[in-house]
Amino acid sequence: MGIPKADFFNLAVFNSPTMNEKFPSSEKLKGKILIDRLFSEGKSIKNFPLKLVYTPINKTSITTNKTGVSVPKRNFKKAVDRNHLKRLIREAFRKNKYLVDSNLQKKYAFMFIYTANKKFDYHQITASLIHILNKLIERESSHENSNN
RNA sequence: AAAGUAGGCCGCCUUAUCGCUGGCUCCCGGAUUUUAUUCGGGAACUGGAGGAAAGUCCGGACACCAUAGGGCAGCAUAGUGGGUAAUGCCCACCGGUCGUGAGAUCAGGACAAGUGCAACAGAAAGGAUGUACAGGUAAUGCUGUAGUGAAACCAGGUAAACUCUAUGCGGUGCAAUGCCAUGUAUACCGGCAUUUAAGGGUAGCCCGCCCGUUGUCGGAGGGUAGGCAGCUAAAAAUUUUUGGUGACAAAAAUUUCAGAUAAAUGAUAAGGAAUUUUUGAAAGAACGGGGGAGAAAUUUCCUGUUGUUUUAAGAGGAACAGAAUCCGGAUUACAGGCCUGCUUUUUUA
Repeated sequence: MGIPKADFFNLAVFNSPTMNEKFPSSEKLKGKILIDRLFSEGKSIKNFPLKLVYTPINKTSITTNKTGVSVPKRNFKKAVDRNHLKRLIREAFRKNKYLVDSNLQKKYAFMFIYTANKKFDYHQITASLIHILNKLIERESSHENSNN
């Protein structure tokens, strides 16, 4: 029975201000202008089955990262499958977004795209997502330092 | 008991942790000098996908459009009666067809008018024209029989053939529509006056209808990207009673049950249950083989096969599928399970 242990661990997480696992609507990527800009000038990182498109937000009014998720309709015809995969990706990002929050100063717009055409489970998606985030941090932190 | 037939119901659960979203209460911070309002954040409590939410096939509610008028055309429906907000839906009855039966199924109005169609066979399929035999007449397909065919000179069949009859149908859809903020500057809208003509508009066509030029007064429009309302308390749900063969209706009591918008209702871990399957053990049953006892009936021991029950362990372990203005239906998809009525066959009494 690992329940009491997990209980203790999660309580600690909950009290720590750096390990925020919430994903409120202010951190969701919305609005046509920003999304169009993201796709026209964003850079991308691929790691099967995910692809991340990102771009820095150079606007002082936005104080959080903006994150969206997409599963193309041509790969998954049924709405149930698309919804489920989007939930899995969102969940994986929610659990691991501390990597971005604690390592990057600038605010970014992210879009995760599911590029495979068959389903993977939560653990595989998480692994892929963490890999992508580490790559992103590696790339962007050097950028930020040289610019400053 | 088996096979079948009709209908109804359910369509995973529990715990822990982390999240999303609506409501409500409270707390903290900012703005408006204060009350109060508003913005941001947090906490507690409490709602949060389906029987088909699906495809978008019918019928409505609701909203806007003035060509919402008429005629023609077009489309849909088609026994009789009833139910309903309404229907192409549902119910009852009648009739045809299929089935031993329970039941299933039906584009089930009209050949009256006009037009068309009818394979093969047959001399001939609607214009007429025959053959053989018999009868009859002044004479003749004038009469009968034979022969082909579903139908043969009298006519008939066919409308999932045009057609006719009856009934119904304006169009576009919540991206409707209204408001707010932003913001451009006469390209828009409305009223009044003036002008009376070229031209333009259209839901297939025609009739008809609408617009138009200039001035003036009034209003903020269009486009772009947002927000709020519309937006979920209703042809509502549950239970009971009454009426009705039934669809359904009425009454009473109780309840409030999703409202997201790059789109919430989830993720992880552990466990449980339905059901399937494999292996082992035990019990008793049927059938077979061998040995012993006995004159025999029979009995006992060992063993093989089959299926049943109990138990232990393992594997596997949920289908179809995600609200988007809202209802009523039908359609299609669906693992597994439960219940009820009836029919046929067999067995027992």
